[in-house]
Amino acid sequence: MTKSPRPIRRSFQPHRPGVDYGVLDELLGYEVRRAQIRVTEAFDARLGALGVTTQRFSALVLIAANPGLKQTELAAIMGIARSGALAIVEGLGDLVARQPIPGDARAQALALSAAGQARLPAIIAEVRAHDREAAGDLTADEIATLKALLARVAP
Amino acid sequence: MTKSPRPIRRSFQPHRPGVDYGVLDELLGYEVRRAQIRVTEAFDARLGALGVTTQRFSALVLIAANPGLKQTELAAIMGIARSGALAIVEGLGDLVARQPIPGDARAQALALSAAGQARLPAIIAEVRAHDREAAGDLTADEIATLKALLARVAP
DNA sequence: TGAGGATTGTTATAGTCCATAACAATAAGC
DNA sequence: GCTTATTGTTATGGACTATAACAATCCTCA
Repeated sequence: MTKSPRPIRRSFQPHRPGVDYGVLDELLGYEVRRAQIRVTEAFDARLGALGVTTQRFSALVLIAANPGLKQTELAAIMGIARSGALAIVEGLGDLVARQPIPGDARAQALALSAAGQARLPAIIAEVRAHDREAAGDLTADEIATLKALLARVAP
Repeated sequence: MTKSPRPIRRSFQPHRPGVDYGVLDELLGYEVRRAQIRVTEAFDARLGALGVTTQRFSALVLIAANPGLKQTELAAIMGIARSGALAIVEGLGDLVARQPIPGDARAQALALSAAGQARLPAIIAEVRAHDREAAGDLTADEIATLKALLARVAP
């Protein structure tokens, strides 16, 4: 959690009065994109001060849930290049520890450090709070429906 | 449509067997993000060869639907800086024409050029085809539900 | 009317994110 | 044992977007 994340976009307004959005308003992909921007903005607004970005959070949770993960595996799971995984892990600072793997001097096992284990619950709580707020006034059923439908998009 | 767009991410797999995604699987925001990545990948795969990116397409449609738009207004609508709007408009090459506005020598009116008007229908058709494919096996009702729910996310 | 401030397009600069390519060290296959 | 593959790492570059500054132009209003 060392380097500073990207600046927060604040100006995105989905619908500006008097503007004709043409075919954009009919596209599912555009609606997904708009929602994603709003959610990410809210995430950054709430967690940016902690130095937590969506990518860092994903890496942190994946490392916590899969101790012993190698950097290359983390990259594959997150769909990024190995060099990118390195940067993210380094960005997590002392929350993550790298330990040698017996029998393979090349690789290192990623795991949460003591500091990481101590801080993760609070970070998860904050992300959960963000996610609840991002769900707005949707009911639990509507959230479940939305997630199920999203999972079927662009399969 | 001059410069080349960003490279296409192909490796993102939402769920890798044997991997524990921890709390990520419970978060609406993560599901939105995954869907958006998949949709954008599909968009780039189909329209990248034409030099069309999501941002360029948005700008193109907005200019077509709102002739006389100024660059600053386009930037405001798209939620980006003026310098970014300039880059996007330049990226559209000869599809967009800038004409002087009578009574304001500073600003320029954006509008589709003849080439832009000629090419836009085919581009829109391709984007519509992409969007239909991105909707996967969702029914028309399900798509409508999904769009309505997405619009209520992170209000 | 005229001076100060706001707006427009543009350029310069920088930062973030992500990719590819190369490298040495190490492991694995035949 | 020799070739090939893998791992972490570094270097480099591109795409995108932001801020800051600038000249030209427009607007406000005393």
